[in-house]
Order: sequence, then structure tokens, then C-alpha cells
Amino acid sequence: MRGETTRAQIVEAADRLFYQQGYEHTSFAAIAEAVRISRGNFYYHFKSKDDILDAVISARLAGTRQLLERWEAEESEPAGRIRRFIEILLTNRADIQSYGCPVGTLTTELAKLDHASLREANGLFTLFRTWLRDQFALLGHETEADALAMHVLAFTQGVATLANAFRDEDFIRREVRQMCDWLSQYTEGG
Amino acid sequence: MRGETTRAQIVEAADRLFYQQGYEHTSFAAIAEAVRISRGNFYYHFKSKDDILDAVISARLAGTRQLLERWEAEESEPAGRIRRFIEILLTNRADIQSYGCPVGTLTTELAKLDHASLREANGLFTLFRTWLRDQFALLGHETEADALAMHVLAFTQGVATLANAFRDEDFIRREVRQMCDWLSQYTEGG
DNA sequence: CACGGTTTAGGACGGTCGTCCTAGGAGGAT
DNA sequence: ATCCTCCTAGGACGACCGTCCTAAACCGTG
Repeated sequence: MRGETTRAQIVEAADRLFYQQGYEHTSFAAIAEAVRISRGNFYYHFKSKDDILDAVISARLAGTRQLLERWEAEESEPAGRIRRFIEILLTNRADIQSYGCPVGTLTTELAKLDHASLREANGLFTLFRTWLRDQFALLGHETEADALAMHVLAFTQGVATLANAFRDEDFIRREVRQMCDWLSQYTEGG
Repeated sequence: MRGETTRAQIVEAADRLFYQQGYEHTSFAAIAEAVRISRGNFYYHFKSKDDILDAVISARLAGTRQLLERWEAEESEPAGRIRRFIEILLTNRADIQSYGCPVGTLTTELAKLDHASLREANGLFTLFRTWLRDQFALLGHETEADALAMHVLAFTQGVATLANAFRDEDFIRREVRQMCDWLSQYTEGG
């Protein structure tokens, strides 16, 4: 029971640091300092750094599933749910301007490292993709649902990357507004 | 003169490796092996690894300027020039699926490393941005030219990120076609 | 051939990394 | 109080990193 909270603290700190500094750049020493435990203690809870990464990805997957469920519960209309997704760019604008998108930057890094967990990390994208696809299908666009899901996903990635590069909040607002306008063409009797 | 070609070879190899593996993940040993020179020899040509990065960024800036000039020379119409830009997603689709966009992934990495050369790397984005802005201005959309430029830039970043994650060539083709359609609304008597 | 600056090779250095080992502290059950 | 299990601290280890130093090879010039 004691150990479980320590393990959770490690995952939480690693999650944040991987996002802010990148996976490779984040050392055991940095995580240890954040959690205020000794460096050697990691190996009681995890067998390697890669093992921590897998735990972080699992935690993000679980958190994302929860988020999507909440959106479904709070928004009865598929269009409102998709809009919720688009608006995370506004909700998380501060972090996005500083560190980019947590999903996009992680998968990009792992792809360059040719890391074994790339597949699991891509699962985060797939989660959003299938969820968005389902919402577009509910709107009556079954045949193009997956293409539309990918389009929305690409939109968020592009905006996040440029918002990070130029630290431009107005740009985010402008693009989100534009994307919501685009979305409305699919919601009203498409 | 001897040394100049060695220096150019180092920059060329570093450029490729930084793109394929990331800046931090690429070691001196890896570059040395690629160029087939000794590790200690670097410090005759460069004073640090950061110095190599700066040289790589300068080379990319010069290469990008050349590319943009070529597009201007080969395409007399601004619309065709912008289309040329969008179509680099197709031209470089193999590399993009494997490693993402060279500009986007570098700036994202440097932002996470809080690296001193982030500013210079962002200059690559700015180069494309101002060039695209000028093209949209030539099309008669002065007031929204910069916003349109950012929009096109964001589009390419989003497509590159997802193409990298899902290794989906059809997705690239679909999005490029769609973007060119979108573009045509600004070219015909806007 | 001899000279002198330019370029190169290769090893040494201190530091940091991920990993592993071992002794002992903490806390509940008997 | 004693014991046993769970958990933690702290240092040691080997590998690799970027950096630096020094001797020698190269090559145009006199």
C-alpha cells in the first residue's frame, strides 16, 4: 500500500517530465528529485526506464479513455463532442505553447529513437481516431468517417506544432474558430 | 581546401542524422562513423556539438532559400508556388512517413531541450511563413495573408505528424488533394 | 629534399547515464 | 518485544557522452 502511492508518484512525475523535456532527455535523477526518493529505489517498482515509459503510456491511455467517456456523457450530440475535442487546443493552450501536444511530440520522439514502445504510444492517436470516427458516423457520415477523423486529428497536430514554435495564442483561437465553422457543415443535415 | 570538404561532409551527415534520429540522440561517434573520420577531429572544424547544430541550421536555411527561389522562378503564378509548397508532402512522402517533417521535429525537440538554437531553428518556419505570406499577398489577400500562410503551414505540420505516426500514404494524398481544392478558392478572382 | 602551416588520428579526461547490489529502516502481526 | 515482509537509501559498476590534448601525417612552397 505504501509502495503503490510511490509508484503512482513516479508515473505522475515521469509523465510530466517526459512531456516537458522529452523522454530521452529526462534522467532518472530528474524524476528522483521530483518525487524526492532515491535513485536506486526505482528498480523496486520498475525494471527499467522503458518500463516507466510503458506505465506512463498506460496511464495516459486510461486518462484519455476517461476523458472521452466524460465528453460523451456531458455532450449528447456528436457535433458537440467533436467540438470538445477541438477545443482542447484552447483548454491546454498554455502547455501546448510551451511543450506542444503530449501525444504528437511523444510519438515523434519515439519514432526517431526507433523505440519499442512506439506502437503503444501510437495507440493514443488511435484512441482519439476511432472515437472521432464514431462521432462522425453518428452524424451520418459513415463512409468518410475515418477520413474526417484523421482530418480533425491532423488539424490539432498542425496547430499545436506551430503554436509551440511561434507561441501565438491568437493563432490558436483563429484556427479553432475556423475549424468549428468547418465542422458545422457536417452537423446540419449533412 | 582539404578541410572545407571535410567540414561540409560533417554538416551533411549531421543534417541527415539529426533528422533521422534527433539531435540529442545523435552522438559524435555516429557522425564520425558516417563521415569516416576520427572523433577528435571534429574540434578542428567545430568548437562544440551545438556549433555543428548551428552549421546544420544555417545550411538548411540556405537550402530553403534556394528552394523558394527555384519555385518562384519555375512558377510564375503565386497559386502554383503555394501548390508547390503543399506538394512537398508528396515529394518527400517516404522520409516524412519515416521521420516526420525536418523543420517541425527539430523545433519541437529543441523546444523541449530548452536549447539556445531554438530561435535559429524557428527561423526555418519563419522563412516559409513570410514566403507564403508574400504569395497570398500577390493573390490579392494582403490583409489575411499572414493568417493564410500560418494555416497552410499548420496543415503541412499536421499531415506530416500523422503520416509519421500511421505511415499512411493514402492519407497524405487525400489531404494534399483537399488542400489544393481549398487553395483554388483563393486563386480564382478572390 | 627540407620546411611550415593545415589537417588528422587516437587516446585521456571528467561527467552523467541506466542499472544493479546490499544493508537497513518501517510497520503490521504474533 | 520479536519477527517477517515490504519498501527504501546510497553507493558501485560499466558504458557512453562531449570535450580536450598531443603527436604525427599531409601537402604546397622554397
